This record gives sequence, C-alpha cells and structure tokens, in this order.
Amino acid sequence: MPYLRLALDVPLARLFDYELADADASAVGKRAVVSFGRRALVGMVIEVADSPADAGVAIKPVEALLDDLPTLPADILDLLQFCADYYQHPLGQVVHTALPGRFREIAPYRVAPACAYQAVDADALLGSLPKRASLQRRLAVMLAEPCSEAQLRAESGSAWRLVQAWLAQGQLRQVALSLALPQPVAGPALNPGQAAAVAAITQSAGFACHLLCGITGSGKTEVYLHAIAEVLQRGLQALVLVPEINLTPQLEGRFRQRFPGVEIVSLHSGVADGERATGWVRAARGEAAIVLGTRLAVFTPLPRLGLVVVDEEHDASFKQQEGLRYSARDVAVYRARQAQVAIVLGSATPALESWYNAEAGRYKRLALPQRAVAGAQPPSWQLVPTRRQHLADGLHAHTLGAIENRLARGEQSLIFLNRRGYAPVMHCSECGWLAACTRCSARLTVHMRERRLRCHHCGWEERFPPACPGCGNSDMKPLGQGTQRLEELLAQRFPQARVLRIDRDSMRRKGSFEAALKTIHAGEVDILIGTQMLAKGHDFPALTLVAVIGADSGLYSADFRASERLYAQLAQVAGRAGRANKPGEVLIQTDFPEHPLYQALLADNYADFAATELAERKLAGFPPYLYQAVLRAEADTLAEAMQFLQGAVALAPLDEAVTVWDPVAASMMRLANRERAQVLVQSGSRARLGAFLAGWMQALRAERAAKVRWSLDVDPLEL
DNA sequence: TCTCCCGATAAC
DNA sequence: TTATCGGGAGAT
Repeated sequence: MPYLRLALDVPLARLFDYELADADASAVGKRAVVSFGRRALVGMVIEVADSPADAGVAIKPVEALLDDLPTLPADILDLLQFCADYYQHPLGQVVHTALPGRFREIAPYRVAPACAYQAVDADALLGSLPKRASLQRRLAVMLAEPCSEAQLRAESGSAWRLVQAWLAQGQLRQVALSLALPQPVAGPALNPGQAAAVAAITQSAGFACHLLCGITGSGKTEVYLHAIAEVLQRGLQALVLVPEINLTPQLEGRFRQRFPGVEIVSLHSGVADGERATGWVRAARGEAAIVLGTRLAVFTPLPRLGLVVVDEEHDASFKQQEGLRYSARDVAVYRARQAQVAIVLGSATPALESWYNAEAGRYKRLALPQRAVAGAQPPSWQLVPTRRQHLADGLHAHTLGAIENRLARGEQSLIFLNRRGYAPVMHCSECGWLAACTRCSARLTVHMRERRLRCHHCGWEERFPPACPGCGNSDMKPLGQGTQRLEELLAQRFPQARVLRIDRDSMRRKGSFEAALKTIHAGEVDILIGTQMLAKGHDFPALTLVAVIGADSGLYSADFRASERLYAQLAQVAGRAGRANKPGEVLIQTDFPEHPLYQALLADNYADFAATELAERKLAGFPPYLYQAVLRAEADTLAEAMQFLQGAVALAPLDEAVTVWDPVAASMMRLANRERAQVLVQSGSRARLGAFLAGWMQALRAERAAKVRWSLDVDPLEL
C-alpha cells in the first residue's frame, strides 16, 4: 500500500503519513483531504513512499486526493523546502503561508481556462449601439478581433460589466486565448545608461543578479519594462515584486498600458481571496505572463519563468515579521538561481547586504546616473541648522520662508515628519510625569482632536487625564511634534493655504488615500504634511519643496541599521520634489549639519555612505560581515521569558564558529502586557549557522515551554 | 459530588 | 495549531 507523506498546517516540523491505494508519484504536489486528530484538514502531498516513516502508529486513509489545481511543481516544492530549512519553520506551515488562503479550504477550487472574447457579429453589435455611447462603441470595435479579459479591463473600469452583459445576451462568444505576445506599446527612448542596463539584463545567460542603482526619476521602471518586454517576446513569464500594496495599482496601470492584451496577475493582501486564488492558478498554468505583487507573490508557480524583478529591494516590507519570517528579496534570488534566470534588484539606496554582494562581485551593479526626463534637475539639498535656533513650534524661519515662497508661486510643499499624532507624549511640567502605556514599554501619543492618548504599539486608548497622576497639576502639555500639531500650526501660520495631512490616522477610511492623491494631482492642495506613507513612489508634478522635520533621531540610534534606513527614507522623500521640469528643493532641519550621513546625501553619494557604513559594520562585527538569528520569547513576566531563554542557551549545540549571546530584554520589552526577551546568535559562516540552528531548534522543540511563546528570526531586520 | 478551568498531551 | 483528557478548586 502506498503512503502519502503530507505537509499539514500545524506547528510541527514533520510530515504525516496517510495511505492511499494505487497512489503513485503523480500525487506529489496535489492537495489531499485527511482526518487529523478529530478534524479534517487539507494537506499537500510532499512524497509518496512504500512504507510509513514511523512503524509504530496507526495510519489513516486519505479521504480525497484533490485534482482541482495545477500540481505544485517540483521547483516550488524545492523552494518551500528551502524556506523551511533556512528559516527553521515547519514545512506544513511554509506550504500554507505560500499558497492562497482559499486552498486551505476543503472544497475544490476550479478556475476556467482564460479565454478571449469576440463579437458574434461585430457590425450588428456596433449598429445596435447609440451614437453617444463612446465606450460601448470603442469596445464593439475592439471585439471584432479576439480580446483578452486584461485587454478589455484596461480599456475602462466599467468595460468588464458591459462585456458580461453582452455575453449574457449572446452578442459575444468565447474563443481560445492566443498566447502570442501582442506588440507592446513602444516606451520612451532609453538614455545610454538605461539601454546599457537593459542590455546587461537581457544578455546575461543563466542566473545573474543585477543590482540596478538609480535615484528617483532615473527611469528604473523603464528598464524593468524593456527587460520584461524582451522576456515576453521569448514566450516567458516575469515575476515583479514591489514593497507596498499602495504602489501596485499605479504600477499595474503602467504595465497594462505598456503590454495591452497580456495577462497580468496582481497578487497582494489587498486582492480578494478568490481573485488571488484565480490569479495564482492562471500564473501556474502559464496563462498569465506577468505576476506583479508584494512579498507573498514570490511563491507563485511560473512554469516559464524568464525574469525576476524586485523593486525598491532595500525596503523592509519584503521581510515578513511573523510566522515564516522570510525575506522575499532573498527568496526571489534563490528562485532566480533555481530557474537559472536573471534577477534585477532595483533601488536608489540598496540594502547594504546587496551593496556588499555587488562589491564582492556576486551581484552586477548597473548604475543609472542620469535623470530619465531630459532637462529635469535633481533636487537641491540644503541643511537648516537648528541647534540653538529659535523654532516656531519646530519649524525654522528659513523653512517657513521657503513654504511661503511656494505659496506665492502656486507650487506645493511637503513637510515630512515621520510621527503621526499631535505630539509624541503628554508631559507634566511640574513633576516631569510622562503619559506611558500600561501594557507596553512605550509612551502614549497625544491625539488632540479626539482628546485621547493612544499607544501606537498595542492600540490602547484612553481619555486625556484631567490632572497629572503624579502631582495633581492640571496644566499638562503635549511635548514634541506630531503631524496633527504640524497641521494645526501651518493652518494658523498660512490661513490662506490649503493644508492636507496624510498619515495612517487621516487616511484610515478605505479609498481616502486614493482620493487624497487625486486632490494633490488636481492642485487643490498647497501644503502637504506626511509620514512615510507619502514618501514612496508617488509623483507630484507641482511639488517643489520637501522639508524634513525630526530626522536626527535616526542618526544616533542604538539600532545599527537606523542610519541606513534614514538615508533611504530621506533619499526617497527627496525624490518627491521637482519631478517635472521645476527644480525641487529639499530642506532638512537638523542639529547635526556636519554629520557624514547628511553630507553624503547632499553630495548624492550613496557609494561613499555605503563604504563608510560597511567599514563600521566590519569593525563592529555586524551584518553583512556576519550572519545573525534571534530567538525571541514572550511571557507574562520577564523572568519566565528569561528563564526559557537561559534554558534554550543551555541546549544550544557547541560550535566554535557560532557565538551565542546572553539573553537580554527586548528593546520594546513590554508589548500588549507581554514581556519579551531575546537571544542573539551569530556566525561568520552561513552554513555553520544554518546547521547550528537546525540542531538547536530540534532540541528546543523537544522541550515543552509552557507559558512561553517563542520564535526564531533568521536574518532579522530589527533586534 | 458536580462543574469549570487550566495545563499537558497527541495528532500519521 | 486544535482538540481532548484529567486533576484540582470551588460550588452545591
């Protein structure tokens, strides 16, 4: 009797055997419904074996082998196994984080093959339409020839509804989809730098990792589009990863416009379950030519993968911060190597890990030195020294003057402050009391409009205390600057100006962010106040001033990655200024104008910054010169968490190539009433660290940690 | 003696 | 993770 070895979505690092008469190797990669304990689960067949792995247990039969989905191909199974091993995560859970949630349900999931649509009688259809219905008439003309769903949707948002209606009326019929690539719309001519980059990418044979470095406006997207066009012409598929959901609709629009008629699948957490599952199936069947998505898209099966692109590769959102803590960028590199295809990592400010790989010759650096739009000027940077200066509620007179200037010229200004709320804390000037979260080791942020104090870490909320709990003083003041306060201040200062604040609080409602972007584009805003929400990827042609407030906090942080992040963030937000032919100006208010980070930014010299930063990391023994992993634990008390970690350290295998540090309280020690601590492990050898972790996790899983929740984070971004 | 809650344990 | 089992504490 053959046995199916299944990966099940349970936190156990092992597979489970079930028997199935006349099963053969073709079952591998299919879903199976089984009874597990007392419940029914859907598992993934990983192996078919002649005998059970464990002779001592009674083996249940498979209830059903589902044949509804494309079989998970060997390369994806290998990829998932790699993730399970590398991140020390149970394979069953890896499988289920990698697949659309819909596939965890027992019901079969069927997707009709993608097809094209064509008018039964194009002339009759056109004749039946009113003269004024221009969209309908346009569609009718298109439908004389077979059109893909993507092509029709690209024509207009309401096109698909019309097509459905005509289909129901029998005006249209479904025809087989042609996989031949329609001619892409020609893009703008490439400048020499872009052309060289495209050539390097498309001419590389087999696996090659290209680090595409170019500031905002240097035309990285155009390089991607050209490289993808070449791949599509060879009948291959492209995988494109972007950091944020916010950015996908924009980019998707650009892709659809450039590749009309090409099936493009968009995969991210904002896509409804069913649509995600359908997109996955289309990609896996080879019907979709382009998969565009956030980190979860990295696991999509692509039988004819020809190119991988990771845009803004330095972005922290490529690293999942819970469950399977994978780095989609690193997994993407693995995938490209596996498929022996080129991968492009694009960024203006590459992660120092990637930069280091380029220095070492493992990645090929492609630089885009020029701005793509001829005549566009790079922004001019200016540091506004604020030490011992009088500031009007945090804004320097020079900054205010610059804003006034834009107002007079009818241009837009952006004040960038990465701190939402009114003020970061409520303060008693009598006794020095600060409002703190009772559940976290964090301050409560002041939200003036609602007159509430909020914890931005756990979501705790309370009303303003009527008097200081420390001394009874009733005169408590918000301390420091937040975006709300800045908004209030600027509205007072410039009563004639239209001020718009963009942060997670003001953009909570669905669609409000899109609406805000529209307002900005329509020129109905004079002064924008924004957090990092606004820093990424959006073009504002009328924006000519970016003023940065409160950046200094990233300079002297305990986190060794803080300056890297600060540089990236400032470079990114500066890119919002002056994208059209109006030169942009960037002002940074700082107490430390002489700081090398700012000096490198002013000189637009990331190479210098990276070299300095890497030298420091080498000296201090930080990544990328070492590989790290963190074992985190949380419990009701710090003592329990620490005790667990001490036990864990005692269980650690001995390896002179691996350093195991003492347990310490986490930097945010208390979070939502749980106390947290961690152990850092590092090694100069990735292989040794991996082997060490495998042994350690095996030993640790054999222990039962009653009240402690723990997890391992390999290549952590934050310690 | 009954019931509820918590911790331990198994899951193929 | 989910589901069940059993022991102990307090209620009836």
